[in-house]
Amino acid sequence: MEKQGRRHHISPKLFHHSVSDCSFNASDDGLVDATNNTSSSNPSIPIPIPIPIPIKQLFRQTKEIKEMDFFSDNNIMNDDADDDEEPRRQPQQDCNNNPPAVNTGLNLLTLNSGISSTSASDIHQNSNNKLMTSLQVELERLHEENGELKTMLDQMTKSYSQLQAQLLIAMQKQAQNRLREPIKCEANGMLARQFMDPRPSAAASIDHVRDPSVAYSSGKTPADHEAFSSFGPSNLNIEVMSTERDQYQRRLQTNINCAEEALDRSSQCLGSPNYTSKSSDPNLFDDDNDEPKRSTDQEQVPVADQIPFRKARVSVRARSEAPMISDGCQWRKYGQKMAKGNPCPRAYYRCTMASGCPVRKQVQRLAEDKTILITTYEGNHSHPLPPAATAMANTTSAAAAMLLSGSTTSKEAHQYHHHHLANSGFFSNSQLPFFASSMATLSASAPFPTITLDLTQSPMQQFHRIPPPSSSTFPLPLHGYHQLMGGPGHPIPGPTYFPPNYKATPPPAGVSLGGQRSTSTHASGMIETVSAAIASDPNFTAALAEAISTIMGAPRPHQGHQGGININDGDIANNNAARGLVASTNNSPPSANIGLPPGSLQPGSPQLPQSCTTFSTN
DNA sequence: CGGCTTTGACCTGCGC
DNA sequence: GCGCAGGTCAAAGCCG
Repeated sequence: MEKQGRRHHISPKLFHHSVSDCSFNASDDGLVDATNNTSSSNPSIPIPIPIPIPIKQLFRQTKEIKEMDFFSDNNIMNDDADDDEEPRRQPQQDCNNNPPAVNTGLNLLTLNSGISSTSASDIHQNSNNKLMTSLQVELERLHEENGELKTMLDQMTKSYSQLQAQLLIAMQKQAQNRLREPIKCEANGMLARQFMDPRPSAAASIDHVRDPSVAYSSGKTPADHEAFSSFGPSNLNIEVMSTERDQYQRRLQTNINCAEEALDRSSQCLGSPNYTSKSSDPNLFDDDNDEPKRSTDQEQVPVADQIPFRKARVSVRARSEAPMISDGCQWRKYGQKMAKGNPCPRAYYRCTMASGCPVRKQVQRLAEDKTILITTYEGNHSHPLPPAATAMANTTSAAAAMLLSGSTTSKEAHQYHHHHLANSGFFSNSQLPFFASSMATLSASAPFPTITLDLTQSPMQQFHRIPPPSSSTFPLPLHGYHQLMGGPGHPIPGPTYFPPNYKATPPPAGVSLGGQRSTSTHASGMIETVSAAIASDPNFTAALAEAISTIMGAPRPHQGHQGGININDGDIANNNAARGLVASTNNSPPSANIGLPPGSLQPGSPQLPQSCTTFSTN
């Protein structure tokens, strides 16, 4: 199905060209038949989609098609198996034999008509045969070339996977080393998490699942800071007992894909019941963990389940007169509340595209500017999404991934993040030079880590944008969001921008991220780097980018500046969010489709994993 | 009649 | 312990 769909997606243009060209050049029946033959054979031809077709090649295709129709009969006879290759290769024939090809074409036309009239000369046939032979040779050559390219792609994919695995292992080891210290320091044997977990429930002591969001919101005491800092980046997403870390690491090493799955799954887990403020909603956790993580269950729980359940939110600010931005999903309003300090009510929506879908969103207008609609997404779709919805989902997913990775400064999170996003297709178009993003801010004061994507301001406005003083925010580069919102036709062609004067509002007292991180005595390596950067430099993004660069072991996309704040197009219409679009980043791994589940949906490519379709919540 | 919206009640967490 | 605020539930009403 997909293949055919893809094939139709690609070939119809060619076919269309060929038809029009043929019909235009000659109304000959033979030509039309040849074209039809070509088209009919196309649907059965599998096309290797991942390999982008160069524009030149496309040109050659269209150019060739005229003559491809010419030889369509022969082509069909000679090569039925490679329909997708046909159009590309035939053009080359033309290119190679172009000057004579014109005559050849005429001759062929004559020949075609002559065939019916049985007046074709042997000379023409011989020349045609020669041409066909050369064409076949050329086709074979192109086949081989294509095969080599595929092989290269596969190798790159494998290499990337291997590197990723190695990186994860290395980071895991590093994390393990760091974990020992903090745990040892806790004489009572309690996890650092317990210190920061305000919940009175004893489950907190049992919980092996970190609750960073709680730390974010409630880590106000020095102990909490310390505890939170002990959850340094190296701790990754895994806050497990020391006895379980090895096991986790083993599992991690065993199957690197589990890492991604973990992120995916964790993203689907809106939060453990003992972690979220609300557990009364059965639907919310139906597909996730219905039970709080306990030590007894821990060992049996898959790696994915051990990932901390962190409730992340992605807030999108957009100007819209409509009561709700169209993000491609179906929503059902289940509540409305008057929020304090805002005359506009806050509406609560639940995704109704599938029963049990945990995704919810809140819609509220900004009190200061009622034309601005604030849509806050929460949760992860448990069902396939239409392309339009996937666009927004990918955006929020990317934002959340960035949020989580940034807020936790987790190496794995970064790793997962990059890999995840790459696989999601959100960042998959590595060939695109654009590195678009929107202004994104992270809120540390919110009950849940929230990333805000502000699409209401023009690039220049955002350039000098000042974060809302009421919230603890810092600039966060969000790749691709801009393109999602603006569409492929509105990418930011130039380098990304970083507001020189941009200054993130320091976190409020008691929620000082920098203080938390800097006080960590266990942080080292990247953690220290990031922590120090955070503490000393409000430009967290710069530090984050640096850390990511270090982690990834590869030069991070320059983004045109250090710290890379990308400015989105202020002309982006709110509803454009629903236009599925591909964002790009230089960060995209060579194999953007690594581990891409079949059900995934990518703008312009296969569907993303469901877990990728919306923002992640660990 | 089914689906959706409205709206008051209820639950929970948090601050004082 | 109490009050507040956020979030959710569920009954009632509306609409196509």
